This record gives sequence, structure tokens and C-alpha cells, in this order.
Amino acid sequence: MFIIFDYMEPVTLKNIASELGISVTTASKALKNYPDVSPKTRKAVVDLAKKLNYTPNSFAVNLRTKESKIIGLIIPEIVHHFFSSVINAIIKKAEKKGYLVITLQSNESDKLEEKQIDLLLDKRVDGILMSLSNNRKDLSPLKKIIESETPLVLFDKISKVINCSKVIIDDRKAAYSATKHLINSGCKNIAHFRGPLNPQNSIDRFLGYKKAIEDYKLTFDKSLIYTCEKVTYKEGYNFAKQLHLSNKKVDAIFAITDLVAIGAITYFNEANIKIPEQISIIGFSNWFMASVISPSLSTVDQPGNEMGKTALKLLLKEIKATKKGKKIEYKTIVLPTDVICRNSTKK
Amino acid sequence: MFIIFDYMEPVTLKNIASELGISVTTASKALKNYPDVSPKTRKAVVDLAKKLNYTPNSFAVNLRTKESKIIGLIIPEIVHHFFSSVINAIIKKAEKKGYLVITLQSNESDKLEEKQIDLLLDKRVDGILMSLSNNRKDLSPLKKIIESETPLVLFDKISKVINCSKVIIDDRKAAYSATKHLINSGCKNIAHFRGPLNPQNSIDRFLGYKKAIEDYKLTFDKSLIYTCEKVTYKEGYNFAKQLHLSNKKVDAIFAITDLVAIGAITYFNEANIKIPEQISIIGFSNWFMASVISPSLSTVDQPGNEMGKTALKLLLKEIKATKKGKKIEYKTIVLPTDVICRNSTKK
DNA sequence: ATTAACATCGAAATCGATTTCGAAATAACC
DNA sequence: GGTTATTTCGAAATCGATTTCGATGTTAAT
Repeated sequence: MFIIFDYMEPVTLKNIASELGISVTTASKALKNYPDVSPKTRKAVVDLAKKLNYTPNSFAVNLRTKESKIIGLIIPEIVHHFFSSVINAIIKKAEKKGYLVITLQSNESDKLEEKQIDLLLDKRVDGILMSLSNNRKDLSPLKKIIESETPLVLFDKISKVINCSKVIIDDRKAAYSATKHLINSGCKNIAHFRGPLNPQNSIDRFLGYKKAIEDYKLTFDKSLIYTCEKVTYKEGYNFAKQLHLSNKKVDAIFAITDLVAIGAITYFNEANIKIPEQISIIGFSNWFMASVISPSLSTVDQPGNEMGKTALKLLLKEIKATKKGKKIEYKTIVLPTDVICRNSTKK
Repeated sequence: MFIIFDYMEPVTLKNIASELGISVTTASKALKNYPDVSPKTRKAVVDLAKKLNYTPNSFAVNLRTKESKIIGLIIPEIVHHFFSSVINAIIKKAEKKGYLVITLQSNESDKLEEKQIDLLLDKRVDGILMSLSNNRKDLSPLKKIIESETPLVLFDKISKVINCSKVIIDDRKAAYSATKHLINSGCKNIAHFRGPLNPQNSIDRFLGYKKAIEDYKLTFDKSLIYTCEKVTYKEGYNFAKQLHLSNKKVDAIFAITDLVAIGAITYFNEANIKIPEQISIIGFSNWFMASVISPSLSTVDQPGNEMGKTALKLLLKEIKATKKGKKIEYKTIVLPTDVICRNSTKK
């Protein structure tokens, strides 16, 4: 039975040292394996430290070493399969490497995003990982990170202009493959439910779609492009309805996201329109539900785990380099994507 | 155009003070609105601080104030709708209150969970929020948190034995309501796809189910209980198949989770068994896909956002109390749940 | 015995901000 | 004028760990 005192002495080096009648210096050295400590003294210190459950005060260590061993992560949305799998990968790997992760959600607000950057810099995190909000136009907050000499790695939703490491997929190529898959299965009039006009990956997916249409001698029809503002299930549903009621001759849809695609599928199921016989649908992301919905959704696999892992790997490398005062070489890593054929498209 | 020197002087109070020819003390006081600073000096300090973009070194502040302004959060799984919405709520509200959140994922491993507790205590977070892993039996790591005088609030997956604040739903009552809903719609032979044997909420949901069966004079049949080990889509699918092939007389299923329920739905859809005509299904959680699957899934709404918010509120209150040396009153808050009727059950 | 080499230790500075306490200077009062 | 308030400032201690550098004492070498 332990008696807990109202005021318990904190376990510090000072305490350990005075308990053993030695100096703080020696106690510190004993625990850090300095050579100039006698075996006897070292053992005494190590034993007492273990007995008292000593752990170095991280505040003091941070101040001394100028490292926080914390990484900042800013993403637009947490409740989102792709991002939560990225977070997952980052947190796990970071922990293994001795870093903890502070996660923030910009909620697609650029103002909030800027505040969060400041918060992380004030906390003096060792590095920052970011996937940009759709609304980001002013890049000065990002430059501020770089000027503060805090390593920065952008992933997925990046800015090409910013000079730092990046991890992305080739959205244009992936969208091209998805569209090609539709064309190869015999579709000729392919609509595109695209994302908002600003974000680079939304633009790229549109361009990939368009290129495929043109490469395969189909005619690009502007009226078959529907622009999602919030990229929601509801929008997918509504655009599918609009498309259907418009009586346009369309035999396939490439949706910016699985969520949007599933919205469309739901509408067509309700309207008794057969997928893929009457209309083929392909999504983007390959989140869990794509394999579960009926019919199961063909899609482009977007490797969230891989992206998180590589982004963190790059960041840690830069943190190490910065610490040594070495120059950093910025890399842009493009991860491969695969088209996954399921039952919402013809073979 | 700025010239960036190889070695930039960090902006510290010391620098500001020496620049203005005053002491560090006065500079500090000027910025913290101490009364014993002349207006002229104060203005000079404030202006220079702004000009140089001074922010106090958080490492030093932490060391001095013994606060990190960081909260630790440990959950079993991130890629999980319920938990990601909890995280979401916590992070957002914490930020508003001036706290950042370090998130860790125990991955349902008790060993990992213990390491993570140590990590957070070593980092000297101001408080810890936890949802326990299924495998937790040894409660000493939790007691360690409490003994370290770090405020702790458990939510969702809790331990009743631990003396701290808790935020939960009444799983038993919620499961009772769900089962009652099935009974009221005319079902008489109700199977239960339950969760693992250890976790309290899995036990409680089972007990709620059983109580409803007994209260309404149906016979409890042990052979209609299927125990998920990992609570996955696949298990739901497989148990549905087993159930079907066993030729047991069953007209309804109460599944521990929407995910499991959706697994079952998928199987029955494939097997051409009509829902809810031939079999009714009700899930638990109300994650997004429940409204999207076909047929849409009746379920129990588990208020993730609300839970995150209240857990954080309790924690912040305890942090404040601890700081003032006040005694903490532990509360257990039970959040209400609703049965949501959709198309997988009869009216 | 004397010097050199080595082993073992600790005082003190440092990281940067905060706060206590007292000193100095000025203003206000009788 | 002398005393007391008031204003304004800064030296120094503190938070806890780390690291440099110098001081001992001990042993080995000549």
C-alpha cells in the first residue's frame, strides 16, 4: 500500500542526485552513458531512476535540444476514408520513429488553415505535413513555414508553385486510365461529374478525362460536364437525376469521387436503370464502400496508406537533414494508381 | 527583398530587450501587460515584437508553466466512421479552447495502448481522452495516468471500475430499443450478431437484446447468437451465410455494428433473399453508408460528435480544476440514442 | 620520486520565459 | 525640507536537462 502525499516531490535529476549525494551533472551523464562515470555510480543512478520511475522532463529536453519530436498534420477533412487512412499511416509510422502527431482539420477553410499553420509553428513542431484546402490561393502562409526552416511536405492536394517536397498521384493519368477503361468497354458518350474549379487534382482529373475522350476520337461535349461544389453524395445523386431527366444520350459516367459515384448509383437503382447495361459508372479513390455497394463500383485506387507513409518518410529525412544543417533536396514522388474493375462497368 | 542570412538570430525576449537597451524582465512585462511598465517602454516593446514577428518560445513557456496545452487522445481505430467523427469533434473544440491534440491509435492492442499512455505521460500532456481497446484487462496503466495527476476521461469503450469521468451511451438500453423495434414490426425469431466477449459495450448490447427478447415473451435461443471477433464486414457476410444455410427459422437480425449489418445485407442481396420481407436487419452506429446501402439500413444512432464534445468539455474542466488544486468530481454522462427506421426493417 | 596519463567528478553556463523582490527615481504630501 | 507614495525598472532565481571545461585524485611510466 502506497501513501500518496498531497505534495509529491517530482522525480527530477536534481532529486536523484541529492538522494545519492552526487551532482546533477553526474546523474545526467550516468543515464546518458557518458564514459566519465564510474560503474558503481552509474549503477546507483540507473537503479534509483528505475525505482523512482524517472522520465526526463520533456519540456526541459525540448528547450535544450530545440526539438519537440512532434509533427503537425493539416488536412481538409478527417471524416473521409481517404484522409483517415492517410492519418492512420502517418500516425503509426511516426510513432515507430519516435514522433507524435498533432492533427488539425482545415475544414476547407483557408483562413482556418492559416491559423493552424501559425499554431503549429508556435508549438515549434519539427515538421509539417499538409494537404491543402480547396480555397487556398494565397501561398504566403506556406512560404512562412519554409522561411521558419520547418520542413514541409505537401501531399495529395498540393501547390505546384511552392518549393518543397510533395507526394502525389498522377491525377491526370489516373483519370485518363479510368476514362479509357470506360471507352474500352464500349462506352461512347461519357459524362464527367467533376470537382470544383480550383483544386489542382480536380482540374487534372478533368483534363485526363478530356484527353482520353479526344485521343480515342470521341467528341468532347461540354454539356456532359457537371461540376460538384462540395463533392458530396447528394450532388452525385442530383446530377444523375438531372442527367437522366435531360434525356441526353449518355452511356457512362466518370465521377470525381466514389462518394459522388455512389450517389449516382443510388439514383439509377431507384430509377430502375441498369448498371452497367444502360449506364456504366466509375469512381475514384477506392474507399471501402465501393466494394460493398450494389453493384460494386469500379474505381481508381488511390493509395492513402502509401501516401501517408511516403510523405512522412520524406519529412523525417528533411528533419534529419535540417538538424545537421545540410541542404535539403526537394523531391516530388508520384505514386502509381490502378483501375479496379468491378460490376459497375462492363468487361 | 529580404536577405536571409545563414544564421538568423532567433527572435527572443533577450534580443528584443538588448535591441531596445532594456532588461529581459521589462520586455516580458511589457508584453504581458504588467502595470509597472511605462507606456512609452511598453509601446516600444510591443512595436518591435510585432515588427520582428515575435512569438514566445513554447518550450520555455511549457517548462515554466508546466503546461503543454496539448491533449492526448487514444482510440482503437481511426478509419472508422464513429471514431473519426469523435476525433473530428474533439480536435475542433480543443483548438477553439487553445489546445492541440495528439492522436494515437491502439489498433485494439493492449500492449500498444500501454506504450502510448507512457508516451503521452512522458510528453506531459495536460489531459488524456481514451476509448479502450477490446483486450484491456489490466487496468494498472489507467491507474498510472490517474496517479500522475493527469486528468483522464474515458468515452464509449470504458471500464466501469476505473475512477474517472466517463461519457457513454446506454448500450443496453439502445440495444433493447433496437430489438424492441424488430419485435414491434412483427419479428419473432431474432438472431444477434454480437461483438467480442470482453468489451463492455459488446456485452451490454447483448444483454439489451436478451432482455427485450425475454420481456416480450420470445424464447432466447443461444444458437442464434453469432460472435464476431473482429467486427468486420466479412464476418457479417459470413454469419449471414451460415445462418441462411443452417435453415434456422429466423426473421430478423440485430447486428452489433452497421458494418456487420451491411455485410449481412450484401449476402442476402446476393442470395436473393428479400429484406425486410424475408428477413429484417437492424444495425448500430448510424454511419453514413447506412443511409446509402440498398435497402437503407435501420440502425441506432450513436452520437459521435456529441460524445467527442462532451468528453472534451469534461476534460477541460478537470484540467482547470487540477491546475487550481481543486478536487475533481467525477461524472458519468450518458448520451441519448435514437432508433432510426429505414428500409431494412418493416414498419 | 617525479611526471604523465587517466579516471572520476562537479561548477557553471545554457536553452527562453516568467516572477519575485528590491532598488532607484520621481512625485506627492505634511 | 523631509518623509512617504508611487512609478519604473532590473538582478537574480526558477523551471529541468544538457554539456563544456576545469578540478581533483589515482595509477602508470620514467
